[in-house]
Amino acid sequence: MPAPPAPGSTATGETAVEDLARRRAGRPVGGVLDKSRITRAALELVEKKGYDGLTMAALARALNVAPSALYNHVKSKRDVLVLVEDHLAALVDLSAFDAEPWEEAVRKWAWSYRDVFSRHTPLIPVIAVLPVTDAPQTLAMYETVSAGFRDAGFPEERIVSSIVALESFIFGSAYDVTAPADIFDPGSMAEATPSFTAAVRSLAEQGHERPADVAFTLGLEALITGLGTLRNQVHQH
Amino acid sequence: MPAPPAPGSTATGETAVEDLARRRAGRPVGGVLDKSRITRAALELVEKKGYDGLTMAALARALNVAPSALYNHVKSKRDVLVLVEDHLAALVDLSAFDAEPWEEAVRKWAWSYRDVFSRHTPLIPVIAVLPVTDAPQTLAMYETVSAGFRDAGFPEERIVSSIVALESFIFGSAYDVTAPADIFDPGSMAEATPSFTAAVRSLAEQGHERPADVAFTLGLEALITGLGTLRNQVHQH
DNA sequence: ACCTGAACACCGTTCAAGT
DNA sequence: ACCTGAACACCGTTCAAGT
Repeated sequence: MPAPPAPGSTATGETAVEDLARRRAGRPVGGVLDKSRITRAALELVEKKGYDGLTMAALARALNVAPSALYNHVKSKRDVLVLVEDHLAALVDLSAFDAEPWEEAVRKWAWSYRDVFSRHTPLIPVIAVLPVTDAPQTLAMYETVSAGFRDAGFPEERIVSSIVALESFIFGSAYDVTAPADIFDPGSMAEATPSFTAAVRSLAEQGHERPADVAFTLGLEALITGLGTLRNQVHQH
Repeated sequence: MPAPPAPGSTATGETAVEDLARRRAGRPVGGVLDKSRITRAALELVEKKGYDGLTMAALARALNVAPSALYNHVKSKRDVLVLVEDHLAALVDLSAFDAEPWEEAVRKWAWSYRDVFSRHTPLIPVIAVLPVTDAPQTLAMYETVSAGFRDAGFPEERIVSSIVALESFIFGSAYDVTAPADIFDPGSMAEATPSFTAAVRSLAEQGHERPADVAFTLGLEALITGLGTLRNQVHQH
């Protein structure tokens, strides 16, 4: 184990990020920035300050570089968001796909996927239209999930559409997790909306700690049951 | 019918919006701005220039006022988005809820809802967490849909969760409509992702004109069937 | 009450100059 | 190749002054 560097040292790449000394223009020897360091700093910034705090200026500051330096490694802020998204995709739990039945594997995948992105909803508009080529970990997730569907007896031509349907539900549900508790309070309009008001009251009386989880369970189980009927209708082996 | 005003006239409220003459500071007699005019101008701007073109400055320009004048009627840009959202909610097709069976009513509502907001995806993060009190037309939609679920025999305490589940799927699917056609092209990673690549090819070979519609049909029918089983399991009369 | 005009505190991005 | 520093063309929002 090497001795800790003296304060203000610039000798090692590891300490470059924390180095507070001003750097002159020109290419530094250590390699100050790369995509991995940008991703980690962006993620830390988001955890500390939220997505409003993720600005190119703040990101550069966290990495101790000028904002313009970032553009040697990403071509836009959207690229930074893609890096973060792909990092998060690797956190989604796929373990059940080679250990448990299809229903349970989809269930665990879907809950994990929703939970991860419910803390990162500003990424959803990005993921939803992101070509998989730009996100290798996300693509790796699709490979595992596709193989699980194929092995469960899904007809090949329905696999992508089934995954997309589940994913659409997951993205929408991730937003729902972040909704305020009183989102459905009809307020002064209660008398004008008797059916809705009664339904909202009736749900509230159930006293569920997390109403978003009730809706997610309802929809997810319906999708698992409904999509499950596609299995082995054409494809047999 | 009054004679048309002379060019540059500021005599009537009707011509105030189009009036290109400079207005001095102070309160104008006609009432230049209100929420309805702001909503209409915002919607026109979005249709012409997209959501990138919807800035407070551009909106003010379209209404021939200074940007700061808008803040006498809305307290933030988000308020403008809420006005637009609530206007669009009134366009969602609810007609089948008092004319057709529950399944068909939900089907028409869901397709219409998805179609409207697929052209306005930047509103989805706003709607998804928007208290219904702030959006009367959106609340009116929930009232009609809730009544439809109640009349179809849904247990009262499951109505809101069922609607939320459907809505989550609809929001996610609205994004999917806007995805690029080659979103799932694995590119140079094709060999590393054989199951996914085969599934993508197999879907492509089907030659569907709109793949997003295939996924939407699959998920929606699964949800309608699955949620439909909740009917008359508890509630009887 | 509700407008104008000026100002504020930011944004993301570009680019010449430097090593 | 990859950094700095300055500049650009915007943002949303606030507020004093005006009628």
